[in-house]
Amino acid sequence: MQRRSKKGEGGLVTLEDIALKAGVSHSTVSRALADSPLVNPSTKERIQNLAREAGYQVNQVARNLKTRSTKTIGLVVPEVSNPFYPELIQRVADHAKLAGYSLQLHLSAADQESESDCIASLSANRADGVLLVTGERGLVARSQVNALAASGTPVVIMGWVEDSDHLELVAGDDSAGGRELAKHLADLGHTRIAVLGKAPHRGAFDRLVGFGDVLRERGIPLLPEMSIEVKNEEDVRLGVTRLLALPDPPTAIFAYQDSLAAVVYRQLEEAGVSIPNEMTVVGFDDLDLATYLSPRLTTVGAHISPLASAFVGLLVSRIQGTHPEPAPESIIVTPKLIVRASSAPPRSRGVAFGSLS
Amino acid sequence: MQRRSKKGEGGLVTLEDIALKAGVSHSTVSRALADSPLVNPSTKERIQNLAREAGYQVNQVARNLKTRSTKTIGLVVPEVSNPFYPELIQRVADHAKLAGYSLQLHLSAADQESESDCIASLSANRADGVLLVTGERGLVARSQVNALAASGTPVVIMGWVEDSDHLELVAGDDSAGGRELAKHLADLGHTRIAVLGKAPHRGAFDRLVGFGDVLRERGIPLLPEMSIEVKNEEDVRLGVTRLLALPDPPTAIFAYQDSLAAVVYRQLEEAGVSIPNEMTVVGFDDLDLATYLSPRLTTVGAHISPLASAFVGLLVSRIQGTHPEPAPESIIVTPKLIVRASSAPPRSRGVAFGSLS
DNA sequence: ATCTGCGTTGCACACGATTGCAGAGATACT
DNA sequence: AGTATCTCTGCAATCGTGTGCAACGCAGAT
Repeated sequence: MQRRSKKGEGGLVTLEDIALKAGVSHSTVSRALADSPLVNPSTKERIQNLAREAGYQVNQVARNLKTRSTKTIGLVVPEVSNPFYPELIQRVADHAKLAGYSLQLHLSAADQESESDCIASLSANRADGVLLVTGERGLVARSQVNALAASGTPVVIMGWVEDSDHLELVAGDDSAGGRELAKHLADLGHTRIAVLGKAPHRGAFDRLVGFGDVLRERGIPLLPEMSIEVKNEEDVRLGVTRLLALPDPPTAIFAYQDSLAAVVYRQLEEAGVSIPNEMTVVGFDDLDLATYLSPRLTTVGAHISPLASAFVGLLVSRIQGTHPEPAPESIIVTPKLIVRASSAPPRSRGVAFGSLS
Repeated sequence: MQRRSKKGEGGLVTLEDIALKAGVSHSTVSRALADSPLVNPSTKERIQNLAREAGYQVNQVARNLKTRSTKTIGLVVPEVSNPFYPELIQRVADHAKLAGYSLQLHLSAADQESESDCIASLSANRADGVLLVTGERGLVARSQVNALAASGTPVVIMGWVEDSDHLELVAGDDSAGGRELAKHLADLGHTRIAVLGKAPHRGAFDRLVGFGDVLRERGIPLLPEMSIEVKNEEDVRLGVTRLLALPDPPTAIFAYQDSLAAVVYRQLEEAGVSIPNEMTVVGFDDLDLATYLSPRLTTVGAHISPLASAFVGLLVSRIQGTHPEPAPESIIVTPKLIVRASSAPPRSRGVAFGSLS
């Protein structure tokens, strides 16, 4: 059993191994496994059988070197603790697989250098293309992205960027989403509305702009003491407490992200304020999380699947595209308002309707 | 500017390109960039500078082929919609990076073939090792795993498997976790306890065994009508409704997973049953989700970071290990009980304490 | 002046797959 | 029988790096 001893040698089976067994050259084996019409049908089948029973697995590393393509796309994501990203990863993975590409995931985390590191690694590994989702600070590694694109590897960005010139971009229309929410709250009759979120970077800025525009149109003020900027959960705690302590507290809170709304929920509950009877809360993103919360969260968001589809689709078209430098394309997806159970008309001040005081 | 024109050719900069600029052979460039003591310090520096300003990025594909190692480990995970997995991915990525490995993520999803496909792909890409997290059906692609391990690629499994023989394994002690929860509920005074979960595959089986053992010790019955098997969210809805409709309804519900507990919460809320006053709910896993729920969920779980550390550590030691076939090692982590706000003593039946009826 | 040794560099092969090109048979046609 | 054509197979180069081995120049020792 010489074959046995060869197998145990540690290295995996190569074309040459099968060629020896079949008594042909490795070229013929290569062609046979590629189902080339150049090889005799009978020998082709014989070789394919031999390969199967020898457990042959093509060495992608060697193939990639020769073909100068890895059929791999890199996906750079800031983190995965915000449930938006896992949902996105799932969808991107599905669409990529469908297009014949496999995924190389990198987490750019919080630290500054990391985003550049991810791109460097993907460049070194010769990914055919790169999908980059920006975090709260926008596109940190802009120069690396430009360098990568200049060397012929397409890059598509998702999320907020400071300046979208010369970039392929997929993003939600944050401003329109903000407008939808403001309309909803105004229609319900709210006039004292608070906003709460991380520093106005990222889409958060546009969300607030759209939100504020509608309020202004309707003559509803957005008071400074009703605008809370937070950095972490503790800040949310303090902010909500401060809002409730105001002489004229708000009747509705708009949290820039669903995940922040969840923290607001917790804090309101501890303070004994019921949602939506005593306080309306709305979020932004429409994560799965929004339906786990009780009451289920009214929010605004785009379906992730079409977003991911556009994301991958744009990249793949750039990878396969023959045109060397097409005009950069931007795809803007308009999110939809999803009314659930966390929003209701404000309680009339000083008068208690309903059975509970 | 001949260099410019070369750069624009599409292909990236190679060792040979820099060799030409420096007037040396590619071997010398290779050694210089590897900081080998074999090259003259002055030329070494000159070459390094040239490489930097030319934007040289080593071609990992070629290097991998030559060195027969990719410094890459594959991570196979069933899905990412259950928040347990993203948390795990994050930690595994961190630990892998620390050990000098980059990650190749594959989602084995629900379908049967996929787990095998993932392994095949990782094998083809010559990952140095594979981490596989099992789903609800345990280790589906056992034969492929064995084949991969036999060919010299270490594989470490995490999660429940039907038969752990000959496998490197990292798992939580589900049975111990179940015991902890049962003790907690018994200590609180509960005697009518329901259990709810997916079909008793996976660790769920062991969780229930440990849970049941303690109940038996304490003389608490586990009635058939109190045992709900669910497949999806709709089943949870029906199950909870059925429990509440019993002539003698339970005072506590044990959901096998935190994510199921979240659905139970929703259903109880809709039925107007308050937690924990009228019903105690406990989960299993200790996800971040558990603290988002209101009231915050009492559960049991292991910290994911040490789990991930053991996972990666075991694999890396196997990759670097010289010993060809060491005895398979199993690492079992004991989870801890985390008491939060969803568990309380049962209300005395028929008598209303407190201010609310 | 020759030898030994050290420091430095280049030659050439290997990794495993793909593929253009040439050549060997077999067949058909004149 | 000779030639053209077609089918099939092997040779060899190539992708970009890493590295053993030989060779080179130069210094010091004999």
